[in-house]
Amino acid sequence: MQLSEAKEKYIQTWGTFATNWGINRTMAQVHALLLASGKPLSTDEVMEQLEISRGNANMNLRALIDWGIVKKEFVKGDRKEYFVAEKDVWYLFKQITKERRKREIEPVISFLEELKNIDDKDSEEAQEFIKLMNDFSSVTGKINNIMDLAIKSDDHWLVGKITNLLK
Amino acid sequence: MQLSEAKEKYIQTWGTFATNWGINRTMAQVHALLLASGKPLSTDEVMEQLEISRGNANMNLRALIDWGIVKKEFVKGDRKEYFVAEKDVWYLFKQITKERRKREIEPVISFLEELKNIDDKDSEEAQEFIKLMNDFSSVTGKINNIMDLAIKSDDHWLVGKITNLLK
DNA sequence: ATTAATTTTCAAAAATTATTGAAAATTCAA
DNA sequence: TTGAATTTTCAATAATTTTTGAAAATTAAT
Repeated sequence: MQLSEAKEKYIQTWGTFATNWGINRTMAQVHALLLASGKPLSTDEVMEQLEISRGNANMNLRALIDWGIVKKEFVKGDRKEYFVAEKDVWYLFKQITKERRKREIEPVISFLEELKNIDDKDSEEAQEFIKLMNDFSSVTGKINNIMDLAIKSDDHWLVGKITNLLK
Repeated sequence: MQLSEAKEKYIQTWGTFATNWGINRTMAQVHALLLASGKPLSTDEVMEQLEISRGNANMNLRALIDWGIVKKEFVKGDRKEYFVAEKDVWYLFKQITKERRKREIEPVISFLEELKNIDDKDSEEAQEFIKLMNDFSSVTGKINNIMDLAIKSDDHWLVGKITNLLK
């Protein structure tokens, strides 16, 4: 396989993969393109290489910056903005986990807490429902802890430890 | 808040939450309904309570069974099929993790491996790309291990171990 | 200040994904 | 078997999400 072909496939497949996880296909492709290029790209280069419109390129580049996994970079003598992707894959995983937790998981946890405030807490049916909410809170809280550990751990500390547990 | 209101909100919110993660909204709602009901429901009851069509109810119930988190149950003297959701929330998490790993993560790992077969492996550019793929493989593999541990661990073994690591 | 380059916005259009509903297939009791 | 009850399928339709592209806003050089 040619390198160019491999890069192309990587970008396409990564985009498809992302949609399984509720992430916009183009956003993932822009990110993959920046990673595979290994150098800063301008909006025009992103547009050209992925064959997408200016608006689309702009929106997704902003979104990636908002997620904290892409940064602006200035090229001297050029007025255009250039973009680079964070290359540390473990950092990428941590950053995405952190953002998704903050944006999507934490609101659900607090919402589930609210749902426990039911009028007649004593009926058997209410008790069962409250138990269900508690079970969710408990498991979600534990998952949250694991994610927190992964995020806060420097380098690959946690993964190393866990890998050791397997032996 | 009334119990019925709490249940209603739970079902709606869970559906919205699911769409963030690439899971069909109705599928999540059907599941939440079964959990909140605490008793087996027939297709007709699901249709009625969620105000969805027969086809939709049927497809999503099948999908839930396919994911291993809902089971058929027979009610004596009734020819209809009834459905119950697994109530152990930790088991639910394990089962969903297991399925997603099998369906979505493992294919990506093997795809990344393939991409390393580039013609001129020695060029600097190719080296960089191969390194990127290796980094992905490494991190994805480690995530996979963590998930594997979570799945295989009985009860909350993993969580206990990890909590201990913190001390 | 003027203006050309660049970025951002957002309503309309396109693409994708989910849902319906009725026909076909299946199941099971008599 | 027959046929009524139930489940499944899937083409058509609806809902949702993404993308476009051109106008508006911003930026920076002259």
